[in-house]
Amino acid sequence: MANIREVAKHAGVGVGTVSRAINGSGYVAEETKKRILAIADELGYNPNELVRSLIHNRTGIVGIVVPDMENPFFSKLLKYIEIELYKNDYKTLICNTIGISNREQDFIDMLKQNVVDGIITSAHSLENEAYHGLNKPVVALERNLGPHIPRIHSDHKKGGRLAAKLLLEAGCRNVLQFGCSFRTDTPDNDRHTEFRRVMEEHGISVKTVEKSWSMAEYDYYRKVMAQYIDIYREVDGVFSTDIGGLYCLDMAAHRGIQVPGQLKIVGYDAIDVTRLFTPELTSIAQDIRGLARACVDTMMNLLAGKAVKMEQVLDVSVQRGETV
Amino acid sequence: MANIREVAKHAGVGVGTVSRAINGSGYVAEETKKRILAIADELGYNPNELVRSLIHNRTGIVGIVVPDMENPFFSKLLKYIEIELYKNDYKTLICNTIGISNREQDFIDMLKQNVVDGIITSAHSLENEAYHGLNKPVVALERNLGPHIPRIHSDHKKGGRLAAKLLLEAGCRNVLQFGCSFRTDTPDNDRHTEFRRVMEEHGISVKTVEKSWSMAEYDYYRKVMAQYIDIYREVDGVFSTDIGGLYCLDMAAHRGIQVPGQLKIVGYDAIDVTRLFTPELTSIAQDIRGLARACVDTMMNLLAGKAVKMEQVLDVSVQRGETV
DNA sequence: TTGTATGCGTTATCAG
DNA sequence: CTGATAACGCATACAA
Repeated sequence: MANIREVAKHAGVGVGTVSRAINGSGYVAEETKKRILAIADELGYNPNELVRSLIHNRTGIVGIVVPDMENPFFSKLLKYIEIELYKNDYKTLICNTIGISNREQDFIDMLKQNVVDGIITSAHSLENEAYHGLNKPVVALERNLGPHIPRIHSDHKKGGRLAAKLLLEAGCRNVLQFGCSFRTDTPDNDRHTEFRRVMEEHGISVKTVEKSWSMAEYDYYRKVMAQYIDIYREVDGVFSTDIGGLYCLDMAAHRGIQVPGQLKIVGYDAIDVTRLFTPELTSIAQDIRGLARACVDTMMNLLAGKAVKMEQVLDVSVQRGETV
Repeated sequence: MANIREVAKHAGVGVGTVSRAINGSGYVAEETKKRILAIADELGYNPNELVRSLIHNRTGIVGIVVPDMENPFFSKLLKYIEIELYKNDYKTLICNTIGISNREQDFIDMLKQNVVDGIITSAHSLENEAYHGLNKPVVALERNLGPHIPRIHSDHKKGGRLAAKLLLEAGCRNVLQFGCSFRTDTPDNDRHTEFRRVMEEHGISVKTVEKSWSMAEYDYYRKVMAQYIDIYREVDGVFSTDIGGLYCLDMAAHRGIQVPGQLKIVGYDAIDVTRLFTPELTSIAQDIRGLARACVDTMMNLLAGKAVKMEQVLDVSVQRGETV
């Protein structure tokens, strides 16, 4: 690997001239420039980006922390964040926190050690304190990291309200809702409190169950879903993540329960595959591209030292399906 | 941000001593070590990893290139590659090539410029020549980059054979297969040639259609699928990617075509969600975790300068479903 | 056991 | 327009 000094030697000039020729910065005679570029090409010279990063104190890498990128919601989010970062000339370093305890702390350390210029995080494995004092760009996605860190999330309160409205108008009297990790105080839990509030306001009883949904542990969750439906026999409406909703749909199909006739289902996230089911799953859609864009825009502003909004709330909408 | 010099000054020692104390390398009195560590902590000192990377010529980052990480197959692959890399103390930089022409070249450049230590690539956007001469670790996943670059892929020939066998034994006489991008010479296309070979060996006619399947462009693909089934009315068996198979299942449901009674479907990849459909999709499963492990193991060996197998073929298997 | 000097590959500054 | 040289922050060999 040839370095700048060798190019300079071969071209019979100083390293400074080579640097300017390569970067197109500062003065350099057209003649010499051409010669330098030719020699650099001939020698297969490639500037060491590591050094540039060191000098400019910027690697051009942003770290993204997600709980599980296999989850369709996060894989889509990741995709669009990567695209947006690329548009801004930044690269994307990823981190899956699920199952491994201090991955998130590792990423924070990388921020301190100048490996990444900033972090966008949507994981919940660490206490907020880990982010304190850290005077570097951090964006919280669907998470609250304290007053000094900008947060971006969907309007889950509206999401819960929309779901409640759908089931109310469909005439449900006994509903069951599945939620994930109520312990952590995250924006997306708002949908469940709001859902319950609206339902109870109309005199409808709501059973709430905490359950995480993964597609992979198929047999386990299938059994779990069947059990809940056995326990709450009178249930005529379900509100859950899409995956939970799909498990529910599956269970109904196997038991001959009519959907939406006897049982109505509203999912959350409106992941693409929900539209391939028959009946199509009715679901509350988040604006994933909008979230990605907001995260990256905010990160860019932080990196540029500009002021940013401390909270951005994105709209949600109903994906009309056939399960309500 | 305090640097090593400041720590040295505050501790009243030389920078070398601080370095040894922090890294636990070389001699340093227990007494001074304790003092240095305390002061480093107090000053919030963090070694600049960029400099270490520069000195050791190793960033500890591996780049992964995939066509579309929103595709469940790739999102799962990405997840397990990230986990395996983490176990080996490496970080994961990602790159989505779909829709953007020179993303892949960008990554190759990053390899030349010492941003990443190696690349695992499963994209098909560039000619093999781009990887020639490049004397750095590259692993080709489901792709052939020439004789000097190790390649890892599933046994797609067996995959095609298994699919053919399923449809043959189910009594299909007119089958349709959907494939992706036959232009590029990639291992996964073997399944279609082998499928056709086996079917024709048994006197069954095979229609082959080239179509890329994405979940997102729902309405478009739904229409396309309906058109093909209209054109090939006599079709009683379909072999496709899972997504294509699910579109087909959806179409059948809407037209009242019995599956597997009138139409049999075999998918490919056995993505998790296929099990949530009723009927469950019969599909050929790849060993995604095995692929991830093989890629990372091979990458680690390349990075360590060890010899590696130039070709690794992983087994595939039938995921029994209800569509055949 | 410790401190100093040199090098890693660039960019930026400043005389020339 | 060009070339030396100081930084960037750390690790390491070597001298003390």
